[in-house]
Amino acid sequence: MTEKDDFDLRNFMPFLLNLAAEQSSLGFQRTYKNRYGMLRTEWRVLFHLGNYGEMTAKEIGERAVMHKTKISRAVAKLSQRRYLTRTRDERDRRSERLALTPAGLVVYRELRQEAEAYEAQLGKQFTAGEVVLLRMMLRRLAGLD
Amino acid sequence: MTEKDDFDLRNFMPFLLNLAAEQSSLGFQRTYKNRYGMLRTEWRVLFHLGNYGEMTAKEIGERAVMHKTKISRAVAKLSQRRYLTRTRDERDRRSERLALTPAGLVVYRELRQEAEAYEAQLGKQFTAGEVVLLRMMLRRLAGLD
DNA sequence: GAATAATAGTTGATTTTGTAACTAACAAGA
DNA sequence: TCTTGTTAGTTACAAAATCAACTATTATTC
Repeated sequence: MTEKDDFDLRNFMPFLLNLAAEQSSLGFQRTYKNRYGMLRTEWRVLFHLGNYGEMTAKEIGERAVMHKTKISRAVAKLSQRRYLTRTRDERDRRSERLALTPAGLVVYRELRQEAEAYEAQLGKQFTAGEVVLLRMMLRRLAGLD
Repeated sequence: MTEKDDFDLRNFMPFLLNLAAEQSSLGFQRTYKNRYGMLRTEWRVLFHLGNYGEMTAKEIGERAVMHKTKISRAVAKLSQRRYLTRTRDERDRRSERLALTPAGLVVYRELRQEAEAYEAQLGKQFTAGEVVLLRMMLRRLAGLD
């Protein structure tokens, strides 16, 4: 140790959070990446449309806390793969209503099932109360509530 | 809702973790990025050397859970800025022992102080017991213990 | 002690992200 | 209506992360 030390990097919250986030993403990533060649941004978009129904890119951005350029590119890819359709909103022709195709819906259902299983598996390491508390703290740290 | 739904993306652990990690990194990033023009990879390397003393790139990689190419580039930058020195290890000439220069140490101390303050600020949102539990859970999720 | 494998670290090519500038459409006020 | 401002989304360029191939050195095995 160079310094007398009560401070350990491995307890530094941003570091720990990043590491935990990375690790926990890794397991699930195998599913959408290896199985469907998708990026994280893409499955998030897919997921939003599957989970909450038709919406615009902007709405997705707000809900998923993603920058609009990420969304724009993810939408382009998903549309290319015929997982979603884009239809100009006639009431505001700047924006488009995005909706999953039947093919997109199939993939969504599959991924969602995987996600639920993965979530359950992660949760098994802790008590139900701990998980609730963890979620609450993460939501606060994420600035969600 | 397209599906009947007990599952909400905003409660999905990998999503929440990523968001919380991003947000919590952002605040601290201002310090090392704006003040010293450093990248996250760079400050992590600097931090390890300041916190745990002289070591090799490989050891940093293991402790910080960072890929060797990231470290290689971070070390190059830090060395360029004269924040650290590299001396070939004569017992194994493949590796180098990395150590902070006095200038590097100054920056480390400054950043470390900022880090502690930032950590304290984050912690204020929760009780001491909650923070302890959160750390424990994150360490587990990160695969650290 | 060659030959082969493994390791520390670097480099280059590719992919992905981030930033800023842009287009097209709408909104509001004079 | 004309100007000015705002918003949805895209695109181009720069920064960064990822992946694979490479050099130099050490370890292993026959």
